[in-house]
Amino acid sequence: MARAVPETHDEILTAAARRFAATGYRGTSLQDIAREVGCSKAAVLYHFANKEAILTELMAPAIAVFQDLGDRIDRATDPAEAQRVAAEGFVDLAVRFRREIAVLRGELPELLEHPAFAHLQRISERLIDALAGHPERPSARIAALVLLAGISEACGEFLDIADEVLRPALLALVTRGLEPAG
Amino acid sequence: MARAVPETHDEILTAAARRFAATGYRGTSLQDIAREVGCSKAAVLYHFANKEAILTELMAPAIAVFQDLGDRIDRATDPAEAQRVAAEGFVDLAVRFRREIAVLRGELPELLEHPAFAHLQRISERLIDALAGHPERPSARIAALVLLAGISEACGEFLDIADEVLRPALLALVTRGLEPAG
DNA sequence: TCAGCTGCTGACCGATCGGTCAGGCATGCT
DNA sequence: AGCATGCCTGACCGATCGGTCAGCAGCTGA
Repeated sequence: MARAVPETHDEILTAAARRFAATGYRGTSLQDIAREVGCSKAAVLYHFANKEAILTELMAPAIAVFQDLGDRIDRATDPAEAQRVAAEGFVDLAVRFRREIAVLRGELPELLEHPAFAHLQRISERLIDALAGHPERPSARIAALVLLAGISEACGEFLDIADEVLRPALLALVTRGLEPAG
Repeated sequence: MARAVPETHDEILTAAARRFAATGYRGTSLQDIAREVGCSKAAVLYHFANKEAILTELMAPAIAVFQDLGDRIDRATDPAEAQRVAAEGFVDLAVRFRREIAVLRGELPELLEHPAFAHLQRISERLIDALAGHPERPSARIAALVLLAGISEACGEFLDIADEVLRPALLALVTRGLEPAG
């Protein structure tokens, strides 16, 4: 079953993305991925050190953009600008990487506890603070958390909606939903 | 290890609730629950037919209220009233049963596919339509889905917030976020 | 021609999963 | 005393998990 040009690595990656999005990270076995690719489970583990390595490679571009968003929030000069940067940046991220975010569907909290993703925890806390505008006001934090979680959780349902429709709709929702910072 | 008044059944239920909320349904083994109760795994399966039976008994009250909400939405006379009933009813449900909803954290979609919960799928679709107000307008559906998913996902984080604070904050967020029906 | 590397396979490993089963130990009724 | 019943245990089951390993084709450069 050897291939002329071995592109198995990428095939595993895309197959894993499909399976993870459909049944979650934990709900997908290496056997599932191998079956979808049409190779053996051992072949999957030949191309990737372990199951987690597939996930990290899959999420790498989204994570890079997420870290960049965290930096841009830190660079904001006042709370109102930080809120605007956070809202627009997160909506952009969600629209652009909605397939990747769908992968984490509901497993994000426990994956964030994993050492490999621990630094993302701090970034998402800064993101929530910036979105809330008034981090100490409970209602503002509640709105920020609900919108963040809602977009993360729901954007996997919007795979067939065009970016030009999804992006303004999400942005309008977020700006309506958040309490103005200041 | 026999008890004078056997209350093991309820102890299993509350232990399971804690574990499910902490690590999810699939992420919790019968062994975990037994360990927390201080009995054997076989004892857990003496009181409950199987793992799923624990979940269904745990969720029964919340499911009953959810079904009632579906009926009340159906009985609404116009879209605007249906939207109001859906919004207030769902926020009430989320606040009241936030511990139970936290159990389903992220596993709700796949649990809904299970035959035992299949009828809830239809109810949640009616709920989304009612919240959207204009079910055919993409931006309205997006807002409804994000708010629904967000509240479901995030309310587990609000266990230490008083009902009197959480309820108005969520209701305000939903009314701001939804597009008016009509 | 042949050594060596790449890509891959099937068999196997220990751990853990949900679930079953025979039996034991109290307790209460007859 | 004898027996049934309720509650629970430890041993065990087959399935599945992530991961390892020896070895086998096929290509490549010396």
